[in-house]
Formats: sequence, structure tokens, C-alpha cells
Amino acid sequence: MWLEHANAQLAAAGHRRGGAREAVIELLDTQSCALTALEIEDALRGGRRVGRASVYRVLDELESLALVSRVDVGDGVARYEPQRPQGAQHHHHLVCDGCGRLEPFQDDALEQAIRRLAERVAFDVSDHDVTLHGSCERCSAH
Amino acid sequence: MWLEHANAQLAAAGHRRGGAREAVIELLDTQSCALTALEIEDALRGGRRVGRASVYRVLDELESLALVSRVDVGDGVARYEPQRPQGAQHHHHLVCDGCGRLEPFQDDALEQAIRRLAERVAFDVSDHDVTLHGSCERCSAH
DNA sequence: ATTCATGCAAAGCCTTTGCATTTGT
DNA sequence: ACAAATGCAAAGGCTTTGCATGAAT
Repeated sequence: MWLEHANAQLAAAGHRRGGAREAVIELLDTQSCALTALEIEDALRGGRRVGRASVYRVLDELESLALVSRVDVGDGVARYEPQRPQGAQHHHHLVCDGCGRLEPFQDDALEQAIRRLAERVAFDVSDHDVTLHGSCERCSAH
Repeated sequence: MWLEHANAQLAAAGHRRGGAREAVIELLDTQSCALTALEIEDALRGGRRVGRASVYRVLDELESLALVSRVDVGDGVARYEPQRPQGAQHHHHLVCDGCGRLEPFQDDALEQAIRRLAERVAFDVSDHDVTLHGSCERCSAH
């Protein structure tokens, strides 16, 4: 679904197809949460190897077409995840400051609060990120 | 107010006083929004000069005592701002993706949504960040 | 006198860029 | 054939670390 959407958008934007980009898109399509560039490179180690620079370049293209969103949870590493059409599977993240675990969540009340907020500020808001920091179940046990 | 609080906490944690840290704390105390390490270093160029490494080390100490909070708006640079007691002046950020301008905002409905959300998730939530991306008035004009 | 705080320079890490090569159309 | 896509290596930028010096108690 997202894969087809992404390919269509890329074609419409006048991009040629290429093996590296195809591999990155196929991988992202199977993910529900965010991956770092390095994780993507590693995950592709088995199949179609993709150079690190290409991973970054592909992610950059995809981001500029709003096909992926960049997530920054504050550890200095950028993460990327598919941005599905019509906001499907739109979510935010819980980050465990103990072990680094990343977990997605959805919350309608939060989204509504943000929509209302976006209307009253001077900015033309196009996107938003919410990150909850804390300790996951496992780390809290200690 | 925050300055005193910060110094008290540092003393309680067994830290000695030092010129570099004092300078950083005094600067942060006058700020209402987040600064990068480099901005802090530059701002102190006139008075008590502080080495870059010291800026980072001081910020790190302050963060681990929850005296500052680290804000990451997605441009790959860490920003720091005083975390005042009792959540005073607690706010989040609007980021202009055009010019990089950073603007704080407060919203009670948003905070309430996050409080409720924090109760129903498996994590022990200690903190949260909200970033709205978009275009500021000036950039939207073009 | 000890031990912590600081500064400088070097090292690290993620990310971007330059350039030659390969690949798609 | 032409231009875009890719890979490698080098360069960049922010942040951290090592080590010697200075300051606080």
C-alpha cells in the first residue's frame, strides 16, 4: 500500500527507479515504527547491499516528498518511518531513557488538542511530533 | 529563582562551585527559551569565557539533575533550557522549517491530554516533548 | 593537600558532499 | 547517449574524551 503510493509519487516527481531506493522502500514498507539510517543499512546487509550515502540520499528524497517522516527522539540519531496516506497509522513515540526502546502509541485526544492548538498559533503548522520519555516496564522493574 | 534552585541542587549533589558552571547557569537563568551549546559559548564570549567542552559538561550535569531539559527539534542540534520547579513556564516549541526560528507556546488542553495519556501507557512517563513544525509568518508570506 | 572543575586539542559519531561509475529510460 | 542513481571515500559539524592545569574546600 505505502510502497505503491511511494513509487507512484516518485514517478510523478520525475525520478527514475533504482535498486538502492527500491530496497530501502521495500524495507520501510514492512516496518511499523522508525528506523535509523544505520539500522536500514544493516537490515539490507543480507539482500541488496546499499551504500550508506545512498540510504541517506533516499531518505532525504522520501522526506522531501513527505513519504517518510523523520523522528527525533533526542538521542542525536535521526529515525525514519513511512508516512502513510490520509494519516493512516499516524502515531507518536514512547522512548525508554534506560534502554532506548522505542514504542509507538496513538491518542485521539492528543491529536485533537494539537489540531485546535495549530489553529490559534501564528505559524502555518504542517506537522507535529510528540515524544514521551520515561522508563519501560522492564527498566522500571529494577 | 531558578538560579538559586539550581545552585542548591548542585550543592546538595556534592558539586563544588566553578566559574564556568556559574556563567552558564547565569546565562540560562535569563533565557525563556532553548539555546544550543554553541549559542551559549558565543553568548559568553564577552564576559567569563567558557571552553566548549565545559559548556557541554555543565549542560550534561544540569540535565542529569533535571535542572535543564534538552530539546531536540529535529535539526540535529541539541538545545537546552532551564527546567523551573513546579513546572513553571513549562512550554513546547514551534519550529519554522524555513528559517529555523524557534518559538515557545503553552497549551493546557495539550498538557491535560498528555497527562491522561501517560496514565494509560505501560511506560513510567517522566517527561514529554511536543514540537510543531511549519512556517512562520514571515516565511509564509513568500 | 586533595579532589573536583576547566580548557585545549584530539578523537568519535552521524551525516553530507565530491567524484567516478553504473544503471535506467 | 544522456542524465539520474549509486558507491566509496573524504570532508563536515556537533559532541565527547584524554590529559594537563587551575581552583575550591
